[in-house]
Amino acid sequence: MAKIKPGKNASKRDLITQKAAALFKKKGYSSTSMRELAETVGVEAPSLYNHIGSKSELLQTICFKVANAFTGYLESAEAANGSSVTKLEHTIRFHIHMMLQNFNEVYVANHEWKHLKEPYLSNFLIQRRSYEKRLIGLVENGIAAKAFKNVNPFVSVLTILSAVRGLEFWQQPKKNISNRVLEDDMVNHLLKGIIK
Amino acid sequence: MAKIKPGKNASKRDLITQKAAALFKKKGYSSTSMRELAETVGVEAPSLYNHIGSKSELLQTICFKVANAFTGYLESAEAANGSSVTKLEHTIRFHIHMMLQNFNEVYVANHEWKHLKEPYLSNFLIQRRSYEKRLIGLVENGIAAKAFKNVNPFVSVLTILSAVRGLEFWQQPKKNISNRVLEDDMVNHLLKGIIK
DNA sequence: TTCAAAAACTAATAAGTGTTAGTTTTGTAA
DNA sequence: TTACAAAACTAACACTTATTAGTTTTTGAA
Repeated sequence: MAKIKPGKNASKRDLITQKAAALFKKKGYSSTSMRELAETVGVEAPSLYNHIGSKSELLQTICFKVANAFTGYLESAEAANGSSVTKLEHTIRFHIHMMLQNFNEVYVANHEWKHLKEPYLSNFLIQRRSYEKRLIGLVENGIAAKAFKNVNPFVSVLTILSAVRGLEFWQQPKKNISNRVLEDDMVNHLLKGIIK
Repeated sequence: MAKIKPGKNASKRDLITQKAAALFKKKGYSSTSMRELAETVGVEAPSLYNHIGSKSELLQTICFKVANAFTGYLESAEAANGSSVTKLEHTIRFHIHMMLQNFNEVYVANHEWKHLKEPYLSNFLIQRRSYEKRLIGLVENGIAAKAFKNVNPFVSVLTILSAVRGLEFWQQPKKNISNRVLEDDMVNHLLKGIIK
């Protein structure tokens, strides 16, 4: 039987990926060396290759884990009952939760995707574009149902996604404002901008 | 007399800085090599050093040019006459203009500042923090004057700055929506979220 | 205790990095 | 045309990079 490995029961590969996300966020993908990553894992650099395929594979794993999480949630939200307003609000809240709970991974997916190699780079961008289009569709539905103002759906989605993404500036000082207040204030600010 | 140098009358140093901004944006600071930069300038790598001091000096120039532009505008906006609402709106519009007109530089300042060396890194962060605080002060004034809702000023400023920053996702496809519509829609969306 | 597989190690490689030294070419004022 | 400075060039250095090869250690079931 396997002993208690790293931390809990996560595989060493998962541990390496997690440490990589933290380093990629802190220093950027290109400025993070495998030797440095190995050191935080507590091992020599070549030993990493007993568990992973390559440095760029680590980036792929991180980016697509995040992308799939968002895509998966949106699919379930679309299929659920409820108004466009509700669906949009839930999706915004999901974005905020992801930012707060998977900070490193989401940050890396947002900032370091450009270092993905083909065909992963193209796939990632296609998936992201498709996600944005479906979100725009949600806003268009809300406008058609006269729940939203007659705004430009593209601009609205851009504004919302960007504002939520900005939570990355947040976590660093850990201000004395609760996540709950933060989330509600932000959802309010963003929805008030488009709801009739 | 000097012949017609690069493009207009810009110094070669400025040309190099401009090309560097484009490359830093496209590939990231660390992944951009001096040989690559030299090639886009049309010269061998060591020749660059007749005009610049170092690679990191290029990043410093770009980042502080942007930071100083924002700081300078905010100072003049604070000194001007007008309500907090007007000042905030003008500042948002200035951000949008900067994004649309100095795309590469602003992008680099937003994304690659972490590769600045000390003491420039600290100075940059201090300057940015100070900027945010003054913007928060603007919102607090608006709340005190009962022009704004009783929102959390920190969250509001974060939301606004992030939303405007998101314009970086915009320019790439050059959608068939005019900059004017974009600007007005975004200003509207953001101000409606906090104005009483 | 035995033994095989997993995973660590050391050593090395080929490629790429920013930058300097030293030299040649270019441009322009006298 | 001469002469000097600006700016280009080639060659090279000292370092770092991700990764592979080959070997030794560790692990855990039999």
